[in-house]
Amino acid sequence: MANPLIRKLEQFSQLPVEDQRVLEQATAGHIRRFGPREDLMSEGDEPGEVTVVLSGWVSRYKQLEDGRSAILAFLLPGDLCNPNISVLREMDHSVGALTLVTVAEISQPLFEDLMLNHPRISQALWREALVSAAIQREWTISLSQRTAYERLSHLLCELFFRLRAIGATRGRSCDLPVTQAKLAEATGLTLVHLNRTLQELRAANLVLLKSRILTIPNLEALMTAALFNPNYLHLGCAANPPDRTAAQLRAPDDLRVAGDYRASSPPDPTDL
Amino acid sequence: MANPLIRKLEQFSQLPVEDQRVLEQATAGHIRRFGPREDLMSEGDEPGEVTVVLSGWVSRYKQLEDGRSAILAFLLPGDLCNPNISVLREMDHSVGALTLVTVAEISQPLFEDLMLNHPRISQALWREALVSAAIQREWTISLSQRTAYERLSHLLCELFFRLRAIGATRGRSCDLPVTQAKLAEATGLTLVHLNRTLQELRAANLVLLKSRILTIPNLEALMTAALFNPNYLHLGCAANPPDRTAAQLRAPDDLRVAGDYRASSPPDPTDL
DNA sequence: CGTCAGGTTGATGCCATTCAACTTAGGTGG
DNA sequence: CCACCTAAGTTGAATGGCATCAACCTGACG
Repeated sequence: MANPLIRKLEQFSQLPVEDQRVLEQATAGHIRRFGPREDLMSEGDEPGEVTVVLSGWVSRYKQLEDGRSAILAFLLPGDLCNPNISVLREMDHSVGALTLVTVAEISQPLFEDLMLNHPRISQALWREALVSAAIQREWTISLSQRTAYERLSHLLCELFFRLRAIGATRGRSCDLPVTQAKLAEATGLTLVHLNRTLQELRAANLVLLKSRILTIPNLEALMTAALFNPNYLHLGCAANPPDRTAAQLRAPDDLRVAGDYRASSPPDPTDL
Repeated sequence: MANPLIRKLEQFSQLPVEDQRVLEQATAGHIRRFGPREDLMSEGDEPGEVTVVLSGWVSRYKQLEDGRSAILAFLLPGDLCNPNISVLREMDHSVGALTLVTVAEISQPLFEDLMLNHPRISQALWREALVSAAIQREWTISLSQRTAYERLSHLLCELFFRLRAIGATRGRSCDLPVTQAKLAEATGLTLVHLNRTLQELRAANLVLLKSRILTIPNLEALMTAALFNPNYLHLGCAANPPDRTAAQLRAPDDLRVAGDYRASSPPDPTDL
């Protein structure tokens, strides 16, 4: 399997082989693992290595002084936990593992070298940062304007699109290795209300979610329910070329967005 | 008055004179003005110049297909509307003037030159982007966890801190040239409820807001009410050195954060 | 003096919270 | 193999924060 960071940074445009090599090397050094509730870093931490998720799910979260807390983002393989953190004095939020997680740590000097001497990488890192910001804005508008029903639909759409872009979906299904409690923290709902909302989505036949597997029978319908417009993810039309070859079973990602021409086949969480 | 962009980028660390000169030049070229409800750019626009706010207030906002819309950020003098937009294919949100606004437009090639050949500027732009992202995260947590009362308090705290960092406060007062409707859009409340919440804040003597002038009699009290922790703004201890000399009337900014030793003097929106 | 944007107030209803209990599934040890 | 335990998920009933709808007030301005 391709290096998740390279795959991610190449989502928009291919990198020179030389740059790929450099990235490969940069992420080969310090590999670390974390268990489900472990923190990768905490609010107040001073700048250290730049951390890249290689496998597993990670959450960006923040706690208020009185104990309330919220998940601010889900980080998937290829995502950076703290890009360019060294230009700030300290972390203003925390990052925690949701599942078993593998990360690569890139030392500060090495990362600076990437930024200064590899313009294509630097550009790709900027793009990555801008897309993260766009996602954060979309969460803001979700919390501000969308109802619980729309909000949950929207989150599931987003995750499905992002997972598909990194080749982590199987047909209309994907892993969703988080509890309802975490989804509640991310959507700003209480656990109880999230559960009820999820059941509404099930009743409307928009999602199937069981034993950590999410299936979306009709993506277009879910997108409509969520008022989901994938533009903000800036996936580009060349999304995910690297493993296209190994995925001939699947329809081209771009086409599958629009049509549910496979709707006649039953939900098959196990295909591929 | 110093160039707002330079002042902004120097918030954390001074720039070499050479870099200052380059920035001065970059922002001297295309100056444009916009009236209150005009859009500086719209969702779907293709990458163009990078726009820097020189004076006035600007909002980042986004609309859903059915008409609902939300303000995602307030942009103040020195802020960039679309940093590095060229690495994306199109704008995923809109930017509109809230007041009379002056901006400088930096052409794409020029901006790329800044990024590639002026590492200190590039670094400062990264910092600016990371702080913007941090602000967006804080809005997310506000919408997700804070009550209307806390949320409005928090927004006012943030704006006051940011305005003070660019030398746009007068004692305990600052301009707040936006309608309650805009504050409602930014906090995710209805206009009616925002109005009531504002009156609660007035009743608690935490804010005075009249004819577009905001006065915060006791900043610490407001911060407590908002659960406001300014860390996420990454202002640094050297915040705002440029115009310190011209502002001897005012107490040093850093000190004024903590104490309200001037509490005995009446609110004076007109001092300085 | 009419008009209009911005601000204020009251009455009513609903979406989401809160509290509390119950179920289910997986794991562990006797 | 059952007893027990815990995390995760589900359900019911009551409460409340905020939205909604609808007036009304105020000051600026031509």
